[in-house]
Parts: sequence; C-alpha cells; structure tokens
Amino acid sequence: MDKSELTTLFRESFPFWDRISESDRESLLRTSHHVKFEKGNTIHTGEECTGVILIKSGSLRIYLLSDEGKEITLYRLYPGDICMLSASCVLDAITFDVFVDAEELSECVLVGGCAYEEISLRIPEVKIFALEVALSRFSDVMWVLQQVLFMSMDKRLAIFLVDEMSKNGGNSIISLTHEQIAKYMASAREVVSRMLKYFATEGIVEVSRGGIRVLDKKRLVALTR
Amino acid sequence: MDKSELTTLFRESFPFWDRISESDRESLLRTSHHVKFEKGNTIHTGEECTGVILIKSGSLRIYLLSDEGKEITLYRLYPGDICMLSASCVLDAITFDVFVDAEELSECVLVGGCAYEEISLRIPEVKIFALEVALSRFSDVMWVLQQVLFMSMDKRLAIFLVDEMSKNGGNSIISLTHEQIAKYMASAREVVSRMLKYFATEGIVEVSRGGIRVLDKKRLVALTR
DNA sequence: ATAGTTCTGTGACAAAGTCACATTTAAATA
DNA sequence: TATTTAAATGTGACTTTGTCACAGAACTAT
Repeated sequence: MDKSELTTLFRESFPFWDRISESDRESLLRTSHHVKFEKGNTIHTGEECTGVILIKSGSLRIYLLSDEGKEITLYRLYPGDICMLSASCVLDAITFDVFVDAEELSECVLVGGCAYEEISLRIPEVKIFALEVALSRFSDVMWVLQQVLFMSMDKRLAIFLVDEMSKNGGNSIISLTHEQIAKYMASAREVVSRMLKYFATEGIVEVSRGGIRVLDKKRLVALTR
Repeated sequence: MDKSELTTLFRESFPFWDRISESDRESLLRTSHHVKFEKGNTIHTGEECTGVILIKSGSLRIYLLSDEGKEITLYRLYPGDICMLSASCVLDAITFDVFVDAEELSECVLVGGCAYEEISLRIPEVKIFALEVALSRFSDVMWVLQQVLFMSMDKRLAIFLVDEMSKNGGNSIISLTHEQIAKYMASAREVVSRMLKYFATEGIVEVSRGGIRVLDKKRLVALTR
C-alpha cells in the first residue's frame, strides 16, 4: 500500500483530514502501518495502546474476556469502520480493557495512538472525532446489556442468527460452531446446542457439524420480538 | 437560588465557563431552572431531552428499565456530578434511553439541552466537555456488564454492600429494602433475601426490616475477590 | 386498637449454566 | 484405503439463579 493510497484512505476515514496541517498529516502517515491479520488473530489485548485501527477489508470482533476465559462480543466492525477503543491512550475516560480479533482475513491500517493523541490535544476537531467514534459504541454496548439482562436465551439466539444472516448478505447458512456462538453470547455451548436442537425440532433451522442452515426465517424473526 | 449563586455553580461545573461569550453565558443561565426533587421522584424518562443536570445535593440513580419492569442501576451521581445522558439532543450518538431517579431529596439545576447544544455546535470546547462527561460513564456501564456476566451473586452482593458502606462514609448500616437492592442489581428480591440470610448465618451481616448492618467487613471484602 | 400497607420468608418450580463423559464426524496420517 | 487423532456435538445429573404464589411479620395511619 503506497502513500497516495494511504492518503486516500485517511481522507475518507478522517473528516478533519483536509483541515489539519501538512506536518500533522505527515505525522499520521509516518506512524501508520498496513497490516493483514489472519482469521482468528488477536489484534489488541487491552494491555497496550495498539492505536487507531482503520478496517480496509474483513471484519473485527471487539469483545470482553473474563479471568475465567468467558467472553462476550460487544460489537463488530466492518470495512470503513474505525476502532477507537484500541487507542486507549487517546481516551483517558476509558478505563476498561477490550480484546479485538480478526473474524476473517482482514486488512487494516494501524495509526499510532500517540501521534493521534498529540494532534488531538492541539486540534479540537480531531479530539471531537475520536470522542464521537468512541461514544457511538456506547450505544452498541447498551444493546448488549439489554439483551443479557432482559431477554431469554431463545430470543437472544434468534437475534444472533438473524444478525448473522444479514451480515452475510442474507445467506441462510451460518458457518459457526456452537462453541463459537456461545462465546459470542456469553453463554455455554451446551445451552446453545440444546436451543438449536429445539429450533431444529420446530423446523426453524437445520444443524450440521460446524454450520446452521436457517429454514424458516419468518419464524426466527418472530422469535426476536 | 439567585443569579450570582447560579453563576458560581456554573463556573465550578463547566470548565469552559470563563471562555465563552457573555451572551452564551446568558443563554445558559436563562434556560436553567433550580429544581428540588423528592426522594423517589423520576427526573428523566428517556422520552424527551430533559437537559443537562447539575447535582447540588442528594444523589441520582441512572438506570435501565425493561418493558417488563426489570431494572438495573448503571451508576449514581453525587453533588458536583453532571448528568449528560439526560441531554439526549446534545449527544446524537446515544440511541438508548435511560431513566433518572432522585435517591433522596435532591437539589439540581436543569440546563436546557437545546441551549447547550446550540453553543456546543459553535464552541468545540463545549462539545468536547459534553462528550467527555458522557464517555466517562461508558466505563461505569462496562463495569456493570462485567459484574452481570462474569460474577456470581454472592460476589456481586458483597461488592454492592461494600460500595454502599463507603458511599455512606463507612457507616455499617445500609438502609435499603431487599427489593431495592434487587433492582439495583437486576436480580430478584427473593434471591437477595436468600443471599443476605446466608450472609447472616455466616455472621457477616445482620438483617432487619428495611436495613442491613455489616458485622464483619473483612469477610465481606474477601467475598468481593 | 385496627386496618391497611410494606417488607420479608418459603416452597415449588423453571431457566440457564456447569460438569463429566459419551458419541459422532471430519481431518490427518499411515 | 484403513486407522488414528482431534474437533464438534449429545446427554444426564447437578447447581445457581430467577419466577411465582402465597403466608406471615412489622411498620403506619387512622
């Protein structure tokens, strides 16, 4: 990825790009790296400031991880999205640690958090952008909290499967193991297996090793309400 | 509450106060109201933009409410704190609805959300302040999520009781009903009652109608780990 | 004192998570 | 191709947490 390509990406991603100084632009370009992550790779572990992540292709999963290894997916990011929680040094109001994995082969650009931070301290617009991007994920997390607290497992699983379908452009085949689904939902594999089996007896899905085929999307959607 | 008193409060609450124009200050003062809320009053219901709330005395509880009436407390605010989530029109990235109750007799100043928003569109520092205040609550909510997902009830209840003690300046008497505690934790009254009874058999607390006395803080703290 | 309200206790049950281990299926290797 | 290995799924027993229905106790207000 050459410099002009990177510049184009930055212009699309950062609304302030054309309003900051040449030297600030240089500083961001200089501290950026184009990186490819294999499916399943962990990009950020919450320990250090990985920096601002621009997603060029693929998808990233942002999740919480407990001491005992339990997980829950907070949200996912797709091409054009920006991961700001991985730039912890830019956002001192953020005191929790998240993990970021590539869900599939993903091309990203990592912008040095410190370079971004330095500019954000001088240029209000740059700071506002970072804060707004971070804050927009607050709403995603609240949706997760509402699901976990107020919804039964069958409803949550139905929502998950419907989301997964639309993520894959309406494809009715979902290639995930029960274990993976359980981790995404902070549940247990056995619970997911049982529920899927129940869905299968109802003719809503068909389960096979490593995959689920949705047979009756209407009824699945009905379960989400 | 007269104008000079209000000005003093605003100067303490808003770091940008002395850097905005006289007319902007006037605008904020003009759209502000000094209000007293009785214990248990609901201040904000998520439907409309109540505005920015400055807490002068008492305490506010910010919580989620499900369709079925289940609640969970997200965080609480005390004198000197600012409630920004009640100014939904200032923060368009916030798409969820929260409720705000006065936990005790509370004096507040309500600043018109639209007045604040209008200024925040012109003055970056005002906008940054709003975003930072809102974002700092993101971390509180993540802590709630981690508790709900990854911790057992005894641990969560122990954490709650310890927090409650320190909130009351170390007072070992906690004047809350089991029902209230359950709502704070998104649990059920019966569960809290059972757990408190168990704590009581262990000599950690003493329960009486409408109140709990912590007898063995050390063991309670040990439970939180 | 009495009536009414609020708070707490209790047992039976349901839903979800945990644990241990069996079985099936796919992939890897001989 | 046959055999081994590993991954994915199935199952039953059990624990924890939440739900429901109702009883009893403790305050409050006439």
